[in-house]
Amino acid sequence: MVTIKDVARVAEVSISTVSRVVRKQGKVGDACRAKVQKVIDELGYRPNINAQALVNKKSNSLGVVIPKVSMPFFGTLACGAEEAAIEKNYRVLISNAQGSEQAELDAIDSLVQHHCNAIVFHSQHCSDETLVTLAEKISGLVFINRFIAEIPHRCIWLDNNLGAQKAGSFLLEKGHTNFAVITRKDSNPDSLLRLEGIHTALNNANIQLDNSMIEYGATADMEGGKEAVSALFKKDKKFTALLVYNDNMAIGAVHELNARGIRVPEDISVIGFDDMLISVACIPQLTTMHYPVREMAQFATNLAIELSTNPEPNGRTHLFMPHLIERDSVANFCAK
Amino acid sequence: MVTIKDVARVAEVSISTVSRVVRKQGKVGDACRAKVQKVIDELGYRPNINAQALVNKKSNSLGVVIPKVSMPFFGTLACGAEEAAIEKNYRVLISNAQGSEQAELDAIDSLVQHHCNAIVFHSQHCSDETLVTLAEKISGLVFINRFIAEIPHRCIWLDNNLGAQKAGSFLLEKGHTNFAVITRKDSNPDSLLRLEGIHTALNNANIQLDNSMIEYGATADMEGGKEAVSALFKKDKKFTALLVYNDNMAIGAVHELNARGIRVPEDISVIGFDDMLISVACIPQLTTMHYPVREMAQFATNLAIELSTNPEPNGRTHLFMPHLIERDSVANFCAK
DNA sequence: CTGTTAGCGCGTTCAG
DNA sequence: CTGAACGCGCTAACAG
Repeated sequence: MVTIKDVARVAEVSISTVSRVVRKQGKVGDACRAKVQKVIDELGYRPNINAQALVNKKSNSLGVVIPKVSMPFFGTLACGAEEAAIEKNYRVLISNAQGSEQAELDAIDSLVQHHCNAIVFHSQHCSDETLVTLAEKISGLVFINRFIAEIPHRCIWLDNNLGAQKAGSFLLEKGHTNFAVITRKDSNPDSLLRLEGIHTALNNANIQLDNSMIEYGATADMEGGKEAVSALFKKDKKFTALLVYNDNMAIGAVHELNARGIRVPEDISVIGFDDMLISVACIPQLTTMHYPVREMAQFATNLAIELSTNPEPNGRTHLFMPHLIERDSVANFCAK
Repeated sequence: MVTIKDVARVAEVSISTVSRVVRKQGKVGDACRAKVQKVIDELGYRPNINAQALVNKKSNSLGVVIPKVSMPFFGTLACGAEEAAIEKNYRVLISNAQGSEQAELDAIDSLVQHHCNAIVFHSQHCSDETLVTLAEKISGLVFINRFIAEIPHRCIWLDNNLGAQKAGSFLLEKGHTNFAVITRKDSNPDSLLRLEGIHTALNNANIQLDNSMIEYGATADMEGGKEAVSALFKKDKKFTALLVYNDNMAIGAVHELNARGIRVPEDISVIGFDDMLISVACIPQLTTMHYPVREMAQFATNLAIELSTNPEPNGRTHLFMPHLIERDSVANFCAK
């Protein structure tokens, strides 16, 4: 590995001069600069980032802590972060942390040890208090898909309530009046908010959503969706429109409906949430609420970097809006 | 940030002693060790990784260069790498590099600059020669989903040919005799190998695959699949079994078939390749060849780390086998 | 405009 | 068994 010393020696200048031309700052004579640049190119010199980080006390690297990159939602999140990071000449360090608060904390810890000045964190297991404490210690730490009232300017989140309202309204517009809802059993903030949104939309239309019309899947995946549909039918519930917590569950629901000889959307309309890639694989393709993760991750990245260098706590929060993607799983209600 | 100096001062020992207890090597008196450890815990001291990297000339970080983390295949790859890396106490640096050789080279370059000693590289645009040159310069560089004859021990790849053969044989066993094939237009090594495998399987059964039964999609995604099916029908081709380059295209094909009122698998059986998550979202769920990316990425990671510390060029290559996942898109052939 | 010096945090001799 | 001193590659004062 060729170092700054090597180029200084070959170019017959001091290392500070080399440093100046590398960082393109400070005054260097044109002839001298050209000479040094030439040697740099010839030798293929690249500054050692670790050494730079050491002296600068910052590493120009962004940490991303997510449950699992292999899940498309988080993969997209990571991708958005990477895109924004590259723009700012930052590198991306990915840390999967799943299952426990400790795992998440360890991931953050290791990132801090790397002197990541900016971190985008998607927490699933930390309490608000823990996160607030963390935020105090790490100025470039930002939370995505989460809202914490104490530190709103550190949060990039989605209006889940509004999204669910929009979904409900859409179904209403399509003439539906008999609704069922599928959500996840382990009520996380998102699912609660989405449920609220649905209630709001239906209440506005003077429609009651009986609790018996809400069914829960043990897991927020296809299995959970299937399971919940089965439960609904076991209770012999009738409905023409089904609002589902997310696309995975929605697709599971469509599968189960299909297996029971029920056509989507002719017999029952289904609407999902997230707009993951998978939702176009289903037949019919899923009508769903688009979750702009990529854009949110980009925003979060820029914010984290900004905050890491200039921790001015403006009180503003960063709220994104989901919007409807109309595909083929919702039809107009028509009485038989 | 608390440094080694701080703990040395507080513990009233020298920094070398602290260093010894941190790295758990060298002789330190029990009492002294306990005292130092106590201070470390109290102060929450963590060694500065950048400083360590600087002096050790290695950073214990693994670079992963892939086209795009948001694509499930690569997300899974990254995830496998992360899992293996964490085991070895390595951090993972992700670099998306898509579209051109230059982008890929830049990504590698930046990783080298970070003194990543181990790199897992999924190249799409570099020639074998370029990669061989790179491999010479970087001892911990390993190629995934690629075979290069000159450096077989650096390659972790899949037997695409065999996979396609298995797919063909399976369809044959199911009684099919009329085949069509959909592949990607930009013939990459994978697609060529898979095509070969199909030919082999069919030839073994004394079945000719006319070139007119092979159709190409411009892109290796759902669109490409739809497009290819349309082309096949435009040529008025008859077949009962369809072998598709990958799952995305296969799902596109199923969609197009459906749109034309053709049932899968009753009228036409479809088989994919890769076994991505998406393949279970489709109705019917896709029968496909499983591509063990995650395991391969884990293996690649271990290999890269091993090679980076001990570059002994054993001539062995690292070949993985795909296997059949039987789901619902293939049925027995039955004459009407 | 350019070179010299000091030091970032840590690991590694080498004396003691 | 422990500590002092040096240097990793680089940047940031400070001189000249």
